[in-house]
Amino acid sequence: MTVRAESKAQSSRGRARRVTAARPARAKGTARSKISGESAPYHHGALHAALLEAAERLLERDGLSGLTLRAVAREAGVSHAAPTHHFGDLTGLVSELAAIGFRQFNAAMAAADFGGDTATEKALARARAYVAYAQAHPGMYGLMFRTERLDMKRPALHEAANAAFAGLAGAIGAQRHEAIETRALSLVQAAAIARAWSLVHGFTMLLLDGRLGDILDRLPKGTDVVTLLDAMLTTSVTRPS
Amino acid sequence: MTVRAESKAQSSRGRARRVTAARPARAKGTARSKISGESAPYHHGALHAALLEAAERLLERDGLSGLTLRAVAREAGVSHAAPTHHFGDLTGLVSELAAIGFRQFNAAMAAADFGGDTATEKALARARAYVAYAQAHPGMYGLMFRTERLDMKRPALHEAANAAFAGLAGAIGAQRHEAIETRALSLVQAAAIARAWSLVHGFTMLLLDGRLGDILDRLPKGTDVVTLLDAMLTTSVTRPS
DNA sequence: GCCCAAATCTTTACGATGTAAAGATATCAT
DNA sequence: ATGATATCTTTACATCGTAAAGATTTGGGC
Repeated sequence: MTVRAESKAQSSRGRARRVTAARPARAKGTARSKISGESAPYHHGALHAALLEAAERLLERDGLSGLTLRAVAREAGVSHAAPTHHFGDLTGLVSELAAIGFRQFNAAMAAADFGGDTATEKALARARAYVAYAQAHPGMYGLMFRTERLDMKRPALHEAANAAFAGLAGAIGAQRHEAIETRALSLVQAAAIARAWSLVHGFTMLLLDGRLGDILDRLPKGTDVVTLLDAMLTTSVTRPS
Repeated sequence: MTVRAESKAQSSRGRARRVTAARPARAKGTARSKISGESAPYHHGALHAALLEAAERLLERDGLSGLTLRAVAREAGVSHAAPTHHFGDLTGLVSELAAIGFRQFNAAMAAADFGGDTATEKALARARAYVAYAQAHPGMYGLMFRTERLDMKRPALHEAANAAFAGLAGAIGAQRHEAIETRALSLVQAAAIARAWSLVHGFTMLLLDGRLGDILDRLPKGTDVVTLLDAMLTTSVTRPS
């Protein structure tokens, strides 16, 4: 295992100009896979998955601007062009990563479905889980709704995002005590879905963008985000006049 | 006026290597200011404003990824490093542009305040104006809430964004028949602000990201976005059970 | 076991970008 | 008028995405 440096040295023949720059010998093994003892089948074996893990790590550590093809390759310890072969281009990698995000999100929401007794409590539990996922994976959540960087035609992403939408629609239907067929919607149903989604997505985006800080700072000291979320969702909505 | 090419030729002395590339003579005057007859004080005179106009044009035409320092310089017909002097770096230009967006937005919202008779109608009118601004200036709206690309410490941006928030809080206060002092908020007040903002911001973001298309397509053919918005805001909110 | 085709990974190369630094030019206070 | 300053251009460099070609490993057919 790790016959890496050798094959490296061997392959370096031919045009040996421009060596003045003296590269740092290609810092290797910076982030070897956790299972470093698994006989490392070479060709790295599972680069596809390793690149996606590296990408998620980078996204959450350095933000969206730190998520570059070359940085991902560095983090995974491969050449800068390796990701291209697995994802085509940056949009491909980013879309695949967003699909993973939607699957994580769907799993979190499914787990939250055992969250309350009454319909209202269930809805609250789902909303809390929604915001909690975004707070735990802000980079991922931001990516999932940054359409200009995604290729929604990718099957993995398309399916995962659709599953998320179906989960939302189903939850709204359950709360309204009616099955929602996703083919056709009444205006009232559509309004209910749009309201729930807009509320929790808008809250989340404002929170992640730091825009809710202005509000939280003006509340009785130390008021939690969840408290504000609960109050937003439970307080009587329309004109108290 | 337009002594440009001359001074250009004069200045080109000294190191005349690398001429093999044969640049296209620096396509000038591609986008001369509308007031081309105003004696063109040269030094371009009002580059700061011209760059911002070029930036807005580029943003709405080519999207956020097309908004680069060099593209803005090209669009304004100046050298690629000219914007640096006026805005420091890309974040500076983008932040200044977002400030303009907030001012446009604030103006649109102020105009909408004469929109209805009852408090509910006024709220609806404001929400419609909110979404309408975002639809008319999707690039700008996206920029205004893309915090990772903004420098919120810039006074122009900070003030314009704060004014927008103050407008929102004031509108909520008016609707609740109470003055909201922006210093301290009760949980109920904060919840009301967060609810209104989250609803309309979330709706707008989902709309701009194309996520609402799935819903609109399943509604009776040709249902308008405004119809969905109105239904979302007016239909009784909590559990119809 | 061996050999060739395909898949995987690396090198090299190119254009575009952000940004810094230095040079050139216009404006302005004095 | 002149010198300081603001404005704009040139030049340079590191980084990025991506394409193309080379090198290496894998896997199937014999």
